[in-house]
Amino acid sequence: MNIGDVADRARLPAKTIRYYEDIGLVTPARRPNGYRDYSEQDMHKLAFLGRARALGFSIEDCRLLMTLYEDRNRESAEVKALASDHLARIDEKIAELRQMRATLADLVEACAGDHRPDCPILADLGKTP
Amino acid sequence: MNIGDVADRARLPAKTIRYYEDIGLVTPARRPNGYRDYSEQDMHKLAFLGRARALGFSIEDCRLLMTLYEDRNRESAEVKALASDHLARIDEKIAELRQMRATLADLVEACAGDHRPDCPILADLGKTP
DNA sequence: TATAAGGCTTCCAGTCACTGGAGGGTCAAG
DNA sequence: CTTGACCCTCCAGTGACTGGAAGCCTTATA
Repeated sequence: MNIGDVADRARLPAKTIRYYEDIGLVTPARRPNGYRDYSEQDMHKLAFLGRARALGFSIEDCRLLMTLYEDRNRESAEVKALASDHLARIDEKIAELRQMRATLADLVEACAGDHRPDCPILADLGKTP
Repeated sequence: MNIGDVADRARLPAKTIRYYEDIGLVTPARRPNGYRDYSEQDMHKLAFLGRARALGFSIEDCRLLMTLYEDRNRESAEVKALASDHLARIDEKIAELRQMRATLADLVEACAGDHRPDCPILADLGKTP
């Protein structure tokens, strides 16, 4: 398969797939003309990566997850630990964003949003602590 | 004031404050010895920046917000629009993270996390679509 | 068979908002 | 006069791509 085909099937940009090769995640064979030639297994790896990335795992986490995926002697505890850590980080991120959102929503609410210059948003940002 | 003093008061790393100068956000005076010399107004700007960044505004948004802050003829509508857009982006981000979180939490829940290799997390990531 | 469109290649640079570190000058206290 | 805490500049790296230039290769059509 050419890169365009796997890009369509894995729903990843070709640029990204080349990048994954650069960093050693998926290394396809090459045709005599220099074109990348992806096997079904390569395709499968890319799909795996796409899904792990969509769950927010970092590239390094993905690399580790792929290793575990291919290791028949893995312990599910290791995978679960990785995923739980990631889950905790997502929760932190959500909490942080919700805090931002709450503050910002209050400010937006309080702002008239008309032609006058008075603005509680700027007033808050500029207040001396 | 030296950079260390404003760093403490604005709760921003000195490195970050120098970076803000690089990109033209806050340009302090210089002493004869080359040290930066921050005025109260510089300090105020840095505090403004710190708060805007803490609300998740991008640097370019911050630049615009500072301009508006200093413009006595601004219209609060412009500020409100900027903040509302940002609020919408935060909401999108939260929704995205909650979706991730939900999926991941289900997988973590389903995983025994013991010495055995069977793992629903990896099974899900590796499933053919 | 010529050509044009589209796909493929590499390589370089840019994104965002810092952050780390090397290498060196300055200042206040003891 | 030395020590240690500041301060300076400049360069490079982070994460995960993304855009673009310059140039092959393939395929379809005239």
